[in-house]
Amino acid sequence: MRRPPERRVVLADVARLAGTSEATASRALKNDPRIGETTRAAVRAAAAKLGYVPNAAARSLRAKRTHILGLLLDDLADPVHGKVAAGFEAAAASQGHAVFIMTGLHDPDREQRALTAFVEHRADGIALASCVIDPADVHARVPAERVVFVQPDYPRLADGREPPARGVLRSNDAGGFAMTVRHLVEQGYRRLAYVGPGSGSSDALRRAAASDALAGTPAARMRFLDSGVDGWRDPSDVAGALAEDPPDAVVCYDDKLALALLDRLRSTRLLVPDDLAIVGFDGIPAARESRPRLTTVDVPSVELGRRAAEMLMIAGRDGGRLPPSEILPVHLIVGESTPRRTAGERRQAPRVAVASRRGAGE
Amino acid sequence: MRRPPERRVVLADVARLAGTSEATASRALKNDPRIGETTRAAVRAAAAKLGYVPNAAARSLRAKRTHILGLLLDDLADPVHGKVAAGFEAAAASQGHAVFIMTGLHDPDREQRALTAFVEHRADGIALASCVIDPADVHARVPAERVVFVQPDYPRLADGREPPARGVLRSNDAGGFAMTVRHLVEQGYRRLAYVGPGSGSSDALRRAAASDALAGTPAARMRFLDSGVDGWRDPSDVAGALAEDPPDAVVCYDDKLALALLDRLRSTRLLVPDDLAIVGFDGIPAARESRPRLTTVDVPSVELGRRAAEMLMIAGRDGGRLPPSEILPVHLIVGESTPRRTAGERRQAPRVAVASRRGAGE
DNA sequence: TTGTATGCGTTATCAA
DNA sequence: TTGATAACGCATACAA
Repeated sequence: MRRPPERRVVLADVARLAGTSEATASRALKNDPRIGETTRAAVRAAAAKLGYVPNAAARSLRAKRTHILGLLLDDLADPVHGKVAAGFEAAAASQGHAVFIMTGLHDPDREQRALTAFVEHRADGIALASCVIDPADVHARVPAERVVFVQPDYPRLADGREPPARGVLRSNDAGGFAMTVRHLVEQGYRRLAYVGPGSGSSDALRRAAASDALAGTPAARMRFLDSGVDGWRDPSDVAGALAEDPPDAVVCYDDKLALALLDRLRSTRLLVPDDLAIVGFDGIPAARESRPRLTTVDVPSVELGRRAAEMLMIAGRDGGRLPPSEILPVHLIVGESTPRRTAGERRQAPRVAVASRRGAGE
Repeated sequence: MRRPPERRVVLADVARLAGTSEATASRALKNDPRIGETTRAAVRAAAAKLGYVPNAAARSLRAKRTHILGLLLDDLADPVHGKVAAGFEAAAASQGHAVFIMTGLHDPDREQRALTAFVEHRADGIALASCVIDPADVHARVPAERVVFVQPDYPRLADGREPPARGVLRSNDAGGFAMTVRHLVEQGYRRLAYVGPGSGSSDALRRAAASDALAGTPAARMRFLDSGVDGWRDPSDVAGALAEDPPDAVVCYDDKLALALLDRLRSTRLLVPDDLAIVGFDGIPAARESRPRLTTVDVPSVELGRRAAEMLMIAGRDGGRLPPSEILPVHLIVGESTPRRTAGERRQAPRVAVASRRGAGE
């Protein structure tokens, strides 16, 4: 087994072995067209023989470009964020860029530290996905041309400003929620409920979108339930509230919550979808395997990541500028959890014996 | 909104404003004990006022330490790998290390390129999780003291060598599979089947472990079915094969496959768990929400990632050495998919009408 | 087509 | 306790 070289071999070593100057060796290795064919071959041979690996730090220091992209996201263990990361990494790697990934975990201080790390390493571009940090705080530390926000709920709805023309990448979450609500209405559901964490700008956006979509249907009503931020871990309370006064259909903040709720509802007298239709959001794989299959909205997470990296790399080229902000389309996936429903179809008597609100089915 | 400084602020600027030399400024900023209190305060004030952010490339170049850790894994979109990444990142960040993440996607060339990137950036340590690259190839390019393999199937079983005393981090997958098989036997199952991709060293290890665990139970039998590498996307063929000649229980390569199979089996006359028990592996969240809840093995993925980063950071301290290799324990999680079974309990007549082998339930 | 010389921003060595 | 100076490894302006 060949060992890695003890003392790191540097360009000077390559140049010496090839019998050229450092400058020539440097040029030869990056295929500068004005280097002779024989010289180039000699340099390449020397580099290969010595196992030369250029030092990125030195290169960056001199060239003022690092070919490093930073990605700050909320949680790598979350499948949706993981897909964003996967798309980002794939796009970056395909163009020879390295990727720093840090997680914010919903903690503004952590996000600030991540930003510091990116700036220290002089990342050519930075993407922030689902971050809680204020965009203004980011722009105070990083030139706007080097940052992309991957954030459907950008900016906070509260301040009413339009998002900037560049540097924002969104999926059409509002449109997606409107689609699910319209779908429910078309399928015959009228008494709807929205269940979400109850806080966070993303929840606010989804809640508003769902609500707005009902504006044209006077007969329809929507009420709102809070699951809490960690509600998807144990939505017993929500399941209980639903069981006490069941709507016709539930619109969930995301698939994670919808699937947990679906599971929890098995402990109540409510049968999905017969008594209660349910829709999720995100299109995670588990939604395709649940029973009943979940009606949901497919969000192009990989694509969001990929596009973010591409935007940053375009802006990173010299003279390059950040492309215009984009909104990527989402797609309704109709599953089995929202069947067509005609008035009065609802079961009058539960098929399943009443179960305790907690614990059954454990 | 404060703008980021136009010309990057460098140490010399800070020193000038603070009225000291660069050397003093440098020392003051890193809390060198021999710098006077007043000087230090002046330097810190100047740095803060100018918004100084040290240049990591310059620092690394000089200090010969980057505080960068590289993580090469198979696929960020996969929840198991995502958890490894999350643990790795959290541990690294907690000690001020930045993390490069690259994905190999089962492609040896890609893995080589990732390795190159890590070496170019002079990562202080490199973790390889579930990679297909030959460890010898890695050690030829990177000193062994800087690499950790996170790989339960290290080394390839075929060559029979013991894994090295340092630099390998494993979960006890073999033990986990033995646990599931023993559990099945204890629950009364005798005719078992293993379903796995049919290739890859990880599959070989799990298959062998499952098989070995049956050695002490002469009455029990195990047969082996191949789902193909992408079998979890559509395990129709496996489901069909199982329906034709059903075993009592199926041991799946992982949860992803088990859940997909569980879903597919709904289109057959086989009822889980009445006709067929099923166990998975990994302990992904969806396994806790499936119907029936999946019996599986919880693998400490986050912990694996965390520990890998810690090992590398320990080895990275000067004079530091890589801690001994470790095997992290796994835990059996008994769900509803493997109920106790007494001989002859099996249903004689299918409750559900025969469905076509494909397509039903779409 | 190639070589020489300089500087990127920081830290470490030595001297004061 | 502080300052001057020399690297670190590479890329480029300029000269040849």
